[in-house]
Amino acid sequence: MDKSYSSATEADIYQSWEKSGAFTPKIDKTKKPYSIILPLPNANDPMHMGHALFTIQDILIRYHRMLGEPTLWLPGGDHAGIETQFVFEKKLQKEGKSRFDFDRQTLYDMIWEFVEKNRTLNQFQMKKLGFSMDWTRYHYSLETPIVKNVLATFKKLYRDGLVYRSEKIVNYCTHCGTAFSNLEVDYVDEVTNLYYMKYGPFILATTRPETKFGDTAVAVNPKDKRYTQYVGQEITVDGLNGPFKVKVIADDMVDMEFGTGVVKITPAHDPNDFDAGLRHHLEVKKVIGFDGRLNELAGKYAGLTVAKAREQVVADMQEKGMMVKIDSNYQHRIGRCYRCKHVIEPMVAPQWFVKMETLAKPAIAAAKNGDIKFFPSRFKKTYIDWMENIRDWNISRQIVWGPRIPVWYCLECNPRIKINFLDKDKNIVSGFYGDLKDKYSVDEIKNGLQSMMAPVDATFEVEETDHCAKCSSHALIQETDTFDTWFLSGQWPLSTLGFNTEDPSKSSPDFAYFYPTTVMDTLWDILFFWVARMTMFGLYLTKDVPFKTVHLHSRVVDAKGQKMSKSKGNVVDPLVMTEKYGTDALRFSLVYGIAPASDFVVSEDKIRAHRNFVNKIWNASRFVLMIIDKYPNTNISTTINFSKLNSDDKNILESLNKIIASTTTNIDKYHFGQASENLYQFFWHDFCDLYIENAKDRGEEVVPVLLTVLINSLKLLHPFIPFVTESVYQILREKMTLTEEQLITASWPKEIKFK
RNA sequence: GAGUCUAUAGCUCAGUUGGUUUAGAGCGCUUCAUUGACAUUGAAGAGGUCAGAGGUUCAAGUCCUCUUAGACUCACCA
Repeated sequence: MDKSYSSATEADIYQSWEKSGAFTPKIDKTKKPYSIILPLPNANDPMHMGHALFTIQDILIRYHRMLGEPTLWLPGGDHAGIETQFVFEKKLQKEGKSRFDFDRQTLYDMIWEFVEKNRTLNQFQMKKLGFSMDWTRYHYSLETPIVKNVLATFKKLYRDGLVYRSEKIVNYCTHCGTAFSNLEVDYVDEVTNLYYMKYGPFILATTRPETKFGDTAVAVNPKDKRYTQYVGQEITVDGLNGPFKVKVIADDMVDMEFGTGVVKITPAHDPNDFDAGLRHHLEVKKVIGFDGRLNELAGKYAGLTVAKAREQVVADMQEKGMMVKIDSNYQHRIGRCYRCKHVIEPMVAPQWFVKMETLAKPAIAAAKNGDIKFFPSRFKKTYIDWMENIRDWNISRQIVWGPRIPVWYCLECNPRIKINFLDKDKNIVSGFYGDLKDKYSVDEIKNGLQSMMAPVDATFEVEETDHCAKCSSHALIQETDTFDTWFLSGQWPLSTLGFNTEDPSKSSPDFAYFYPTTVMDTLWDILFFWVARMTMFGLYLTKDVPFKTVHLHSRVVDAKGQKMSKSKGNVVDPLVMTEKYGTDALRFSLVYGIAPASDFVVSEDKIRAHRNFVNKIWNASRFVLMIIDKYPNTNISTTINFSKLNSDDKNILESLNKIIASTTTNIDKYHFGQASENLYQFFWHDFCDLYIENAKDRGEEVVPVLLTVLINSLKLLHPFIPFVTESVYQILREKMTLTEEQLITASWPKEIKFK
């Protein structure tokens, strides 16, 4: 044995585990299975500390495998819709291109290839960290059967009346070119101007003077005596494009204390105003286009971006004496795109929604009655609160990277469908089908198709056919909106285990055996995005929860307590750390002394300290082997003669029994921090510093106790630091008879009776 | 506006249902040791009125209330 432990053999050890079939459980109906579905990483993402924290799952998996349970850890990769398209578009930008240079199919194919290159890298990195996943059951979110099943779910939701298309106000990012759900908007406190402007007989305060062209009312509080006389009347306002008329409405939404107690109502570009518009039957007048520029209704401001238009409008109003004052220190919250950080523009657009109330009900009940348990338990409240206030989910995204919504429109029946496509000369053409049909063939449109938008009342079919049921036309076109990524990943436990939405009786044996899975371990930041959606889909489709326990783990932050991100440049790369200190050292650092679901810092110091621990294990083992070699005639075994134990032996065996018991309960209770600390203390101090030191003065009678403690320690440590423990175990096997071939499948230690 | 969490040695943090810990670890610091498992070592040590105040209890870092400081989540305030 070398003088110190080298991590160079890790890859070989991993291979021998994989080859032996240890990662692949056999379905055994006499035994209760243990299963974890891996929170599928973005297939395009190189590994970061978040992935390294899957160590927690590996600990659970290895522990339960050693308990003899059929144990499944199912890995996967996510196409990660907007995330990936965003990264790809950045790459295009560097090459001087944009998404508008390609038809959607070409763009899709390019992204597909881009992801394929990185997908294997991601798997390789998981193996590097020693994760004992069943690679024979690996799934990628865009595999045909998985997509097929997801589409079947959409159709079922539609048939059950839980999917609808509606023109509501949605969160639209003009930079990404798509709408988002409420969860994808980050609200940021910002200081902006609050403009007080003349508005007919009023003065009113607004942050958005440029949307004035879309105003269709002005509102006051019904209790506000200052303005009672105007309510119900039509007033004339001097606009920059000439005078216009709006109605004065009374609505409780208006805060009398704020500004002047008068609000302009722009239903097309503000969520509150949109709702007010519904209450008062106001016209929705869109003045901002999906390109983020004002349209023709803005008169001479048409074509300007929102920011530019605001500047110009304010300047012009000041010149004309319409601006009363500007409060430049107004703090409020602005919605920004979680991806690109541009300001989210509330827009009215037809989108696909899922009705959530029906789906949320059983998911709330499952949390309340304990069908799903939360660890730490405080997340139960967070989860239930969110579910109880849930709003309908916008599942449509105007991007190409992802499965298209399985809905077909007949162009002949719906001539007002707006289409954007590249003609055969690669020029962008856009307009209503009815206006373009004489110039372009349906095939030319389909081949160059970039996107389409059907009016909200368009007719459609949810089954693909080659002709329209009404008019028999073959001019059918599939919805270009794709699914929100979470619509797919929300069904991940079902898809990967082979659940069949169309005919549940045809689901695979894996599904029957491993569903519901045992634990879902993930970071709390996707509790709503993912965990909540999986629960709802699981219950909706199978009447059963997808997992019995939700374990939320900690988040790794940098030394300043900030979230690690590439843009901040504060990322500690787990792979660099494994190269430097070995995988075991990194893994141990990720669980040693951490509290559940709180931020924690992983410093290089900490990893170095645990590299020393790993080395300590190596050298203690080396010493034990030296002792064995010292007594060549001794029968090398772990059989202890209990009548000949001295007090040292009894003490260490008693400590061993204690650590076996505490490690077992600590893992059962998800107290990984405590478990690892105790193991560290036991091995280094109780075993090495005390027992081994004293054993140096004793004879060959120490051999059985030394071996017993060492082998049991290796087993207890194996889930945490699999490589060094397996490595030592294999060396021991060369010296003595050990019936269990590998530590990974060896049995979990039990109390040793010696009294 | 609603909710959640955190505050323990110089630094980073453990301390699970209140009582064998006179409060622990790693890193750092001080002194000494060590040519045979390991300097990626061993022994000894310095360092904390467990944010502050009050309360419950035979007993509180651990439970309750308030105060202070900080972090986060959710929510449509023009």
